[in-house]
Order: sequence, then structure tokens, then C-alpha cells
Amino acid sequence: MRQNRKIKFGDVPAGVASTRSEELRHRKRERVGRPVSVEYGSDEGSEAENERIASGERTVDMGKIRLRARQLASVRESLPVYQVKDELLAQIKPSKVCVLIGETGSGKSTQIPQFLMDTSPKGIAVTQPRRVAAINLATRVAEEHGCVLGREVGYSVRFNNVSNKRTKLKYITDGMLLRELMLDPMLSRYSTVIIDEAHERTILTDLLLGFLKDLVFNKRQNDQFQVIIMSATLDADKFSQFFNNAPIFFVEGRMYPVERLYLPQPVEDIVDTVTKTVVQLNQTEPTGDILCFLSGQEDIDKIVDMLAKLAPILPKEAPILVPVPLYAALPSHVQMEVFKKLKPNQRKVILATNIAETSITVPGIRYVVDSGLRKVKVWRHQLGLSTLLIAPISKASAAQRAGRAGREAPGKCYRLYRESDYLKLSDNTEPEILRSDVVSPVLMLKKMGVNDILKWHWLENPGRDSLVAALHQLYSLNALNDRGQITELGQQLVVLPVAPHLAAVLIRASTLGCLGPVIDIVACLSVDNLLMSPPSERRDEVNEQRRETCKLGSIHGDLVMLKELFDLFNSFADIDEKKDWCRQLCLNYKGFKDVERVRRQISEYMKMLKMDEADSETDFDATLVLKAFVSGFITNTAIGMPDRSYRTLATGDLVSIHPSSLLFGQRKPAIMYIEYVYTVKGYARAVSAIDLEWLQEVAPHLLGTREKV
DNA sequence: GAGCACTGC
Repeated sequence: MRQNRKIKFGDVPAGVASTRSEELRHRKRERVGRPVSVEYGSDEGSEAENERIASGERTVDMGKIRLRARQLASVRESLPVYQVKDELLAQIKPSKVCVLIGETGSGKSTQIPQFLMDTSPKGIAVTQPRRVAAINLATRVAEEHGCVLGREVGYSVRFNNVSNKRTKLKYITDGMLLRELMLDPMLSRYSTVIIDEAHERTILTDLLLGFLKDLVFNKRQNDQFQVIIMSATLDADKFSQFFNNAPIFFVEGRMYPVERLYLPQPVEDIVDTVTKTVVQLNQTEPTGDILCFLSGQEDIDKIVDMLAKLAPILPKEAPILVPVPLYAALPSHVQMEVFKKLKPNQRKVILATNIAETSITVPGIRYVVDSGLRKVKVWRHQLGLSTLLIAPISKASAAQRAGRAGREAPGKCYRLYRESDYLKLSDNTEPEILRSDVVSPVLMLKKMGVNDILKWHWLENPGRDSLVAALHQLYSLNALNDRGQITELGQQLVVLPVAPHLAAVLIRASTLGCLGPVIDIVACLSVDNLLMSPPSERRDEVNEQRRETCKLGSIHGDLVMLKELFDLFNSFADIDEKKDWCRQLCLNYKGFKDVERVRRQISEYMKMLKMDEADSETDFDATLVLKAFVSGFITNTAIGMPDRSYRTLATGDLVSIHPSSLLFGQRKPAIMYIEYVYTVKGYARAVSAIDLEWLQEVAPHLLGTREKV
């Protein structure tokens, strides 16, 4: 750390008032409700317990459940949204579509669906972008409603359906609702669909809104069918306009004021600035934990190290700083550290990525330190690769981060940028669909019978180039015919719970007779952070050990390595043995447990498509398996050049084997890779050695039209 | 000779 120059934040009071009113300015909406101070904790039910109850075990004590519901009634009644129940219902009722803005703590996600339960003729679906949110909400609402989870109130997420045909209110991830929509385009089970957290603008939410527009105004126009869009931010006009000027309602939340403080000058070194700000804040501010938002793991680890070193030598009058990292790649038991209660003379400092903005809510936060940065993955459809960039956040995101300090008491937010920089930020984060690969969305549209995807009523049109690139990809997979219609194969791909390219590999594998091992590999590929990067001092040793362990992988590449690792994982009978082995090779034990789950699911879906892995060859044949993969990743192939570099077959672009690959440093005539990412240069990840002759065999319809694909 | 934010089926 450089010489301890103090970090100065500008004069606050005026700035605070103006910023606050800035963020409130757009609220020229019909206001219902007034701010109320209540505690609204989220009691978490154990998932295992819920499953047991929902599976019909008759040890349920209904008396106890009803008593608990009565106890919760007073909490419910004090929620902002409850106070305006009748007024709100009277306004919502007559509209086929409405937009409801409810701030954090308003109780909209738990209460409004319950209000509608008695009058809704059929089921109510409430979508959530994340699984845990759907599960927690359903658990809470079942408790409030006084029923067993999975009966009148339930949930449906991947791997877990705790609902039945009679379930009236179902919390569901938007991915699962889309899946239901594919099977039943009318969504005939439901009379109300509530899209929650619409402001997050995930791809799946955007798609749902598009399909719902068609349903509510055309297909189920004369039916009793209602759509409610819930958003936490004020950018509701977009939704309203999209649904033919649907009415907008506003419910106030229960948030404490958060003072915003800015720096007078921009800073260069964010790691240094965050560290100094935390130390300074610790000495001057009363009790309360600190949450810092940073762009990624690298900066977080550096700050954690620095604070850990500084903590023992700081003045003893101030609380002792306890730094805690928080990002998705951390094992879950390490993530749980953020919830740990500390001694009274300690102060928790959480160094987090965007994961703390929406996915994980940490209690006890009074101070937020915001770097104003995040990492964002941007898809370049012209090049068929993705890049990971550090970018400034939006105003909406800055407000969300600041809000994390005001959940339990008034708080402060230290923004490590100037107020003038804040004012220059865009209002909202760019919708995900504009910076993503749209192969899968386009296939879904085709499945739903949309002919002209360029002119479809997209909530946000991804743009001609992006859509055309996706159409080409789908055509090259044989998912679309040359008239752009979905093929029999396309119908199969859309069902499988993996990306279309990987789905194509699965189908191909079943005809080649190697479905079993291919499911293993595809399951491994769909789990993040399965192979963890070893700490620098163990790097060479671990790499060597992995090469030793995976003899075939060292020749054929990473896909075959995954198969070898998964087989070995399964060969240990004892859990502790498995864990030891994972530690040795720096593998993620929980990751492999997830692989097993995904594997089971894929296997079930393949059976549904009448493809059975029992038909697989008994001996593992690496060539056969890689041929299956080439059929899905024909555009991700490159030829080895005399100067040791590789050039992509499709465009001739330079590509290098990523150093994390087992094939790194090896020369092969040709390679195929699952992912192509650009950082300092174009890197191929998950690389396999292939034979060029396979291309002719696997995809004769593509060779010769290469420049078009 | 690198370094991956986050989520979903």
C-alpha cells in the first residue's frame, strides 16, 4: 500500500439530497401505500424437509402449520403492499396486463400472488430468474398460507418439482416456465402469470414476455388470462409500452435512507483505494459491517490479503477487520462464511462480485463501498467468440448496490468515483440478449412456430447480424432446413437441457453408438469450475499429476480427460477417498456431484427421445466419441500451422490453445474446441485433437459452403 | 505460457 494519503469524499448533504431525488424523480406514478417499518425476515426451510413433506409423508402436523400461519399474519398485515390490498386489487383486476413497481421490502412477491389465489380460476405462476429465490419464496408463502409446501403452494425448478396438478400458486424459474410453454403453448393450466424481477432483463425473461404478449392479446384474448409484470426499478415504461400501454402501479418499499458519498477525483488503483477506504471507514464509523463491490476474483483476493495483513497492526480503538471474499467460484462452504456471526469487537468486510447485488443477500450491512465496476461477457457474433470485459455499471446497478446498506438501518454508500461520473452512467444495464449468443433463443422461436424471427415482436431485438449468425449456426447443425423451418432434429435439440451444439452431439452419439461416454462428457462440460486452477506453488505438480492420471486425455485432449476423471471419481467407493483424490488433483468435489445430477437428467431426456445409452459400445472409443463432438462443433475447428500456431477452419483467424488445456504446448495437425474466448489473444478452451478427414465424414453438407457459415 | 462476472434448462 502506498503512503497513507487519506481518501476524501466530497461534501455529502447536498449531494445526498440531490442524488436521492434524482433516483426518485421518475416516480410520477400513481402511488399507493406509504412507507412502513417492519421486519420481514426470510425464514429458510430446509429443502430436504420440504421434499419429504411434499412427497406425501403423512407425519404433517396441520395444527402446527396453521398456528405458524396465524403467527405470521400480523407480520404480513404490516407490509406496505398489504396496507393497500383492496385498492391495489381493484386496480389490477380489470387489466389483462399490468406493470407493478414494488421496491425492495414492499412484499410484492409474497403477497400479491396470495391475494389473487381465491379469485384466480386456474393456477398462478410466479417466475423468478434464480432457483433459490423460487424455492425460498414458495417455502415462505406456504408457511404464511398455512399449507404444506407442494400442495396449494409449491415450486418448480430444475432437478426439483415440488408441486402437483392441484397446486394453485407455483413459484417457478423462468427457464422452467419456458419449458412448460414449449410443451403447452397456451399455458392452459394457468389463468395468471406473474413475471417477477423483470427489470433484470435476463434472456429468458425477455423471451417469456414476448410469448406472453402473443398469448394475452391473441391466442387467449377471450379467455380469462392475466399477465402481471413486476419490477423493482422505475424503468417500467418499456414494459408498459410493449404491452400496448398497460397501466403502471407503484408500491412503496421499506428501505432506510442511504447516504451517497463520492470522490472528488477519479482513482487509478482500485485495489489500493478500496483498502484505504475500508481502513478509514473502520476508524471513523460506528458499528455495522461493510460490503465492497469489485469486478472479479483477482482484485478481491488481493484486497483480502492486504486487509488480513493490515488488521493486526491497525489502531486498537477501532473494531478488528475481518475480510471475507465472496464470488461464485468459491466452494459453497467458503461462501457461507459471510453469514457467520462475529465477536462484538470485530467488523466484517465482505469483498464481493456482482453475486452480492442480486443472488446473495448478506444481513447486517451498514456500509457499501462501490468500485463502480463489473465484469461482463460480451459475445461477438461476427467472430463467434466471447470476451470478458471490465465495464462501468449502470445507475440502476449503482442504486441496487447502495440499497444493500439500507435494509436494516440507515446506511452509507462510498462510491469510488465522482458524482459527475455517476451522472454519465447509463440508466439501465444493457439487456443480456443484446450481448449474447442467440442460437438457443432462435431455436425456441422456431419451435414456437415463429417464421420471420427478424420481425418478431422482440422486447429487445438482438439485431439482424446476430439473428442471421444464429440462423446459420442452426442450419449447420441441421436444426433448420434450407427454408428456415425447424427440422425433426431441431425438435429434439430444443428439448434437451444443454446448448443446441451439445444437444446435437448427444443425438449424433446415439447413432454412433457412444451415447454413454458422451453423456458423461457433456455433463462435465455443463458444470462450472469442475477443474479448479491450482494455487501457483502447486501448479506444475498438479498439472503433471493430471497428465499422469489421464493417459488418454494427454493424447486426445480435454474432453477425453473429463471422461477419465469422471470414471475415476466413480471408481472410489468411499466419500472420503473421493474428496482426498479431488483435493490432490485440485478438482471440485461438489462439482462432480452436480455432474452426476446433470448426467441423470440428460440420460432421462435421451430415453424420452427413445435413445438409450445401453446401446453404447462397451469399450471406450476416443475416436468415435470425438467424431460425435465434431458434428456439433464443426465451426470450432482449427488447423496446425508450421509456425506452431493454429488457424480456424472457418475464418482463418489465429487461435491458441489455452494454457489450462492438457494439449497446451503440443503440436497437433488439427484441433476442435468447445469454447473460443478472447482475452489478450484468441484462446481455444476444452481442446481435442482431431483428424481432418472426420470433417468430410461428419458434415459433408458444410464443406464447400464454408465461407457462408 | 493464462487467469472466469452471473444465471437458466
